[in-house]
Amino acid sequence: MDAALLTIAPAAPEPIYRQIVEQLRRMIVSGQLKPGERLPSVRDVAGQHAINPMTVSRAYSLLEGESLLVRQRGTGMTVAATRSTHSAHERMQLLEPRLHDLARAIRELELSTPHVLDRLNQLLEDQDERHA
Amino acid sequence: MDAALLTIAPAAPEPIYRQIVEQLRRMIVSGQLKPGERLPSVRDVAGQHAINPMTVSRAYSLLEGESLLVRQRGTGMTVAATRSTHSAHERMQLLEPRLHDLARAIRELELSTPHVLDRLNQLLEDQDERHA
Amino acid sequence: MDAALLTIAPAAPEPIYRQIVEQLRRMIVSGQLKPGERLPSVRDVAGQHAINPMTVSRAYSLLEGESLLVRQRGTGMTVAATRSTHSAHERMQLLEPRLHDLARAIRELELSTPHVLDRLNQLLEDQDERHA
Amino acid sequence: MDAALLTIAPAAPEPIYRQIVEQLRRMIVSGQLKPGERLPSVRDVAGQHAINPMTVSRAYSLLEGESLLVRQRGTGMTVAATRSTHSAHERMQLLEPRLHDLARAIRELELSTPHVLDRLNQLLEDQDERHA
DNA sequence: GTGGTCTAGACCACT
DNA sequence: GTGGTCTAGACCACG
Repeated sequence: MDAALLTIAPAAPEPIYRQIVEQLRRMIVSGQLKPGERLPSVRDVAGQHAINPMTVSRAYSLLEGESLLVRQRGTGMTVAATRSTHSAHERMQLLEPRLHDLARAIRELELSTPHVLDRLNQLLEDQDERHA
Repeated sequence: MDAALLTIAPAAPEPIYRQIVEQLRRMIVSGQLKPGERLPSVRDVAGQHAINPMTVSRAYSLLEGESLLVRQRGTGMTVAATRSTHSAHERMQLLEPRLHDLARAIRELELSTPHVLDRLNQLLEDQDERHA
Repeated sequence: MDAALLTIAPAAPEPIYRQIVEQLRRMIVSGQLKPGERLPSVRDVAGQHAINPMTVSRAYSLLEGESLLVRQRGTGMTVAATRSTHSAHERMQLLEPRLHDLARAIRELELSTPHVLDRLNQLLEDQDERHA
Repeated sequence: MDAALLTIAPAAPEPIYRQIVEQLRRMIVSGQLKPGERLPSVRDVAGQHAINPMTVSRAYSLLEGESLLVRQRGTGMTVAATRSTHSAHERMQLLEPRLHDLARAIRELELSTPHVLDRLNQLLEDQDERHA
């Protein structure tokens, strides 16, 4: 069920190709997409989400440039074997800038620490239930 | 010491005018900037951060459009009196989209909940110390 | 005279965007394009060579991804300050794969070493005269 | 020992079928593969290098189209008798485009002529030793 | 079947 | 003015 692999928000401020890049990057470095695993074809993804194939292709190419995907000539893209799965520490690094910005926003809004932590915890539990 | 009022990162992905808008908005709705308080002039802000005055002006105009700032003839922009300070619940709403995106990213990265909450807590403490 | 900055061969097997990427990369790492120097605009390059602006933009974006160019918001692309100029040794590395392939081709063609070296030397002198 | 006849790099930018075409062409025009000599079967080559038989077949067909190979009914492909061995001058022509591109790249990288010629000379000596 | 390249043109975002 | 994004569609290259 590749149908649920990606979530695209066409109206979001973040460009579509980057939504794809970032979701795939996170799933690759966490090992949810395993080395050697084949990605859905450009045309499939484009068709499922009613977007232009070139937009998908652009995302794949960028990930190829990061050496997270490799092009298997004539047969599509697969997850790269080398250095694709990262340690928890490395994955945490990917989150650092967001956490810094968030901490700053929280203090500018004068919100209490437990209030925000509770809410975030709750959202994470919601996610876990949805995928359980 | 207006010098420290805003933090601008010209190379950040978020456009400069929006960095200004969002920082000011948060400080206004939380009451850190009080109704009637005068903002630094466009020229001052532009000079301090070496950015284009039009960029600052645009940010001020947007906040004026939200009725968070008012243009005082001859004396520059001041924080609006009406409805500028919000309840904790309203302020929390401003954070919701970020928290949703963050929760999603955390799960795609397969990071543990306590790990992330601890780190966020730590960043908030760092902020508090810096401003103490 | 930016007119002569790039040489595009639309009929070459190598895609246009990559011709641009590789020429610029070599000129940046060699210091012929200096840190901070502004590149001709996407529209200029596209107009001069009668190609689509998106093709040029794609090349610029790839170099931005390599951190060889930086986007100056609203004002165009400039050569990155950090690590743009490389040592002779590093530049030589960029040539190694080509030299290996070439050596292999020369031996498969059973050409004599001096014959080829002389010819290459001559072509380099021709280049030097053209730019003198 | 046909095993060493071809060197295939599946991940190289040059397509596999063209790697085969060019290596064989060079060995034919130089006389390393002699008129009448039988080539390994499509199936053999494909098996040895773990590539698609159609890819090998395509390469053989292209060389047949250049009249460098002939299809011998029932016995596979053999090197063509006519006009297969070329003069040194003709073989040099096959190298000209690469040498031009190389000269250009060398100058864009601002490398010194002797530096590059020495390195190329060294690579050629390495090749000679390997085949001695 | 796969992905890649390029175009023409629209529209947006930023300064 | 600058670059960015996306589309629709054509055509190519590869296996």
